[in-house]
Amino acid sequence: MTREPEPDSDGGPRQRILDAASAEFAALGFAGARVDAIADRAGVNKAMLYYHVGDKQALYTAVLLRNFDRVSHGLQLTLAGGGSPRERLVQVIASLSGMVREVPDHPRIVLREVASGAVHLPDDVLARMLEVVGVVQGLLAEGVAAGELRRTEPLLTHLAIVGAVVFLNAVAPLRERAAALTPAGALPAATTDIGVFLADLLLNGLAAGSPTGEPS
Amino acid sequence: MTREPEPDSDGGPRQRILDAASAEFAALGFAGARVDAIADRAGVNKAMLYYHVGDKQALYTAVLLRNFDRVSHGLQLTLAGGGSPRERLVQVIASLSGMVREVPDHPRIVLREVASGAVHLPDDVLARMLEVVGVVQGLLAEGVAAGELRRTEPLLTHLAIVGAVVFLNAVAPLRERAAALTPAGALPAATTDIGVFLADLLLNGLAAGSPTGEPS
DNA sequence: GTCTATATACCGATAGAC
DNA sequence: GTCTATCGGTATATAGAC
Repeated sequence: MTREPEPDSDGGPRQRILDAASAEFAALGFAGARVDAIADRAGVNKAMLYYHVGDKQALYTAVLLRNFDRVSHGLQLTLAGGGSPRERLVQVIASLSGMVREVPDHPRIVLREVASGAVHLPDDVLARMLEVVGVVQGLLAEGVAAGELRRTEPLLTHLAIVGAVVFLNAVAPLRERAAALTPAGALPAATTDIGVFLADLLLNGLAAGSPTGEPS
Repeated sequence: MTREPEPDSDGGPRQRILDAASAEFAALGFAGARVDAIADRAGVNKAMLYYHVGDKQALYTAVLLRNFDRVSHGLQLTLAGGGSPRERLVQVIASLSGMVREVPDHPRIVLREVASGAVHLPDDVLARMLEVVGVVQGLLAEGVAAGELRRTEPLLTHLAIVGAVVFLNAVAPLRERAAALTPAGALPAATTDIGVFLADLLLNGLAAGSPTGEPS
């Protein structure tokens, strides 16, 4: 497309463009995003945007790849940590939620991508995402072999984890609007950390009498 | 907006328009949907579409409301059924997944709505959705009182359930594309019913030694 | 109620000067 | 590398005849 010398690391114009595009795509989706608005947000001319990144699709792909890499990198670090498979799974869920929260555009873009059937997701980017699926499934299998985890359908399990993490983090801003529409107190505070909550829910389930029991 | 005499029940032009709009909005989102394409799909003239339903926003709201009511209606029936709170919760999760599957546009539109911060969701529609939240939270509280369910943060629990159901059903078509990109066998079949799988996962968790044990 | 034709505006992308 | 001006295409919405 254009040139790829920059490793997407400095604070140059390309980075500012990608930052602006990420926010715009997350808020409005691919069709709703306006190239003019992205250029304005980034403080560059529209022609410069095309020069540095390429057309709208190239812009979108670059954003998706950069956001995913940020989340993925943090996840790899967590997976490399020690502990039993079960402890590592808890860590993965909790820190995945944290990573997604640090890149708040990512869950929103992923949600739209799923909704559209990933029509704007190039094959090579999808393939890269599937590598992570494999790694998590390895962890799951390890836990089953160690007798720490129940044997479940691995792909559905992985998708349920990702879906819950992405959805819960993306829906967070909406909870405030919902609170304003609800009689006071009907929707409780929900101050719990999403990652910690989800790790507990997915590991121990809702049924009473779980193996670990509740913390408090 | 226009007239509201029809109860959205017959197979008249308004119904055909809403069907076409639902598919279009699910596939392309609000910004990506084309009014011309919706009119073509419905087999009516564009001017007729504006005459019968109203502008794009009215069209979107009508679709969202109709799809939600279909899912909600099935959910109410399930909730009215007998059984212990825990059994009813299992039923709710499983049949919610079934309902969502019967109205496949709905989870996709919901995902986009969450991603956008619900900018196209009118307050009254949101309020109607929150009623369901209250009902499910009542069931959760009942289960806790009966000692069948662990005490968890109710809103986050409800959102995790909805998120997992919606995400897993919406991502189903994408699994086929993923399978094509993966070395054969790496991504197993996943023939399990999504609703049954999720009910089991959310109730019993991933940790081994759960109270009920695995079926097989 | 139905349809054609069109107003009006906007958006993605590029040409071309500097 | 940077910017202005603009082309060509397309979108929503409506006017107005029948």
